[in-house]
Amino acid sequence: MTIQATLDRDITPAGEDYDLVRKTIERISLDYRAQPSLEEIAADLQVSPGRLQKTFSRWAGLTPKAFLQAVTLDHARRLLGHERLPLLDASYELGLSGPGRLHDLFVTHEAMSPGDFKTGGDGLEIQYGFHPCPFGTAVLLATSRGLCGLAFADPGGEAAALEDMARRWPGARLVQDQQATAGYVERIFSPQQWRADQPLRIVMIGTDFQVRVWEALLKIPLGQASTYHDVACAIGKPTAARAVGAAVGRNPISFVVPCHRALGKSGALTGYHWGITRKRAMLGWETGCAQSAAV
DNA sequence: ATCGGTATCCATC
DNA sequence: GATGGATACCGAT
Repeated sequence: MTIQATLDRDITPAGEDYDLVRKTIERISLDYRAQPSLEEIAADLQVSPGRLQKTFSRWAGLTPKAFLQAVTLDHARRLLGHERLPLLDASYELGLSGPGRLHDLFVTHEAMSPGDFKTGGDGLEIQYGFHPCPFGTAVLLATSRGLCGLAFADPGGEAAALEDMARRWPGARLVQDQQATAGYVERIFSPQQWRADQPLRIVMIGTDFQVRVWEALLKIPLGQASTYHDVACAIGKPTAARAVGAAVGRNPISFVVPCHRALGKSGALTGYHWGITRKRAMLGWETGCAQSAAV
């Protein structure tokens, strides 16, 4: 079956709403400089302002107007405010995303070096699937041990995104299995389902340095951001900001390992493998999560 | 505020 | 050892 056929066939609960939210996020993230009004956006998407407002708020946890605010450069700078404490806090030694933050996506991970992967994972089977999510089409890859890859695709770019991922594990056997990956998407993009007692299992395959960087990213709380420089400090290599940037860019499980929470020191969103617009959208979306969690 | 050039460091190949 | 960044910094607009 072709990828397109899969996408056409794939049904998710509230699929239409998902699409509406995705398009709204995209429109605002792309056009935030022009400060589009609710009415304008609603007209573009051919829905009533009321419906847009309601649907969007339910998913994103904040109104389109608030999201627009949450997406500005100014806001990104503000996210940098409290990053030092959590990164340097010894209670995060376990490498978990941390106790006591019930509203964060809770993750346990195991790491595999490329060497381990080659011997231990020879002929490893990776299941993959495509699913709509607020940031476009998500491509998920999982082994029996847990999630090992998450990528994003624009419409039409699904095959390329999968290919981009597949290159990382040339030896593995890839099998499409929508059912196997469907459960992951639902959990990952529905904050209501984040539970500390049922951690999401992920497998990080990378060099020692990369894994240390990715672990550091996992310690940045939802709704906050850190800088490449500070991540470098957190792993004990204060001068390695640039190398950190390179490692962040290789993160195979985007969003779950929150590489979008790493910014330049100025607060600029310096880069993102899946597009700066997506990075901006994720930070805005998370701001909404953080706000509703605080209530 | 933004832009561009430069210094420098480190992980990779 | 060579290479090249999802950097940081500084100075000019």
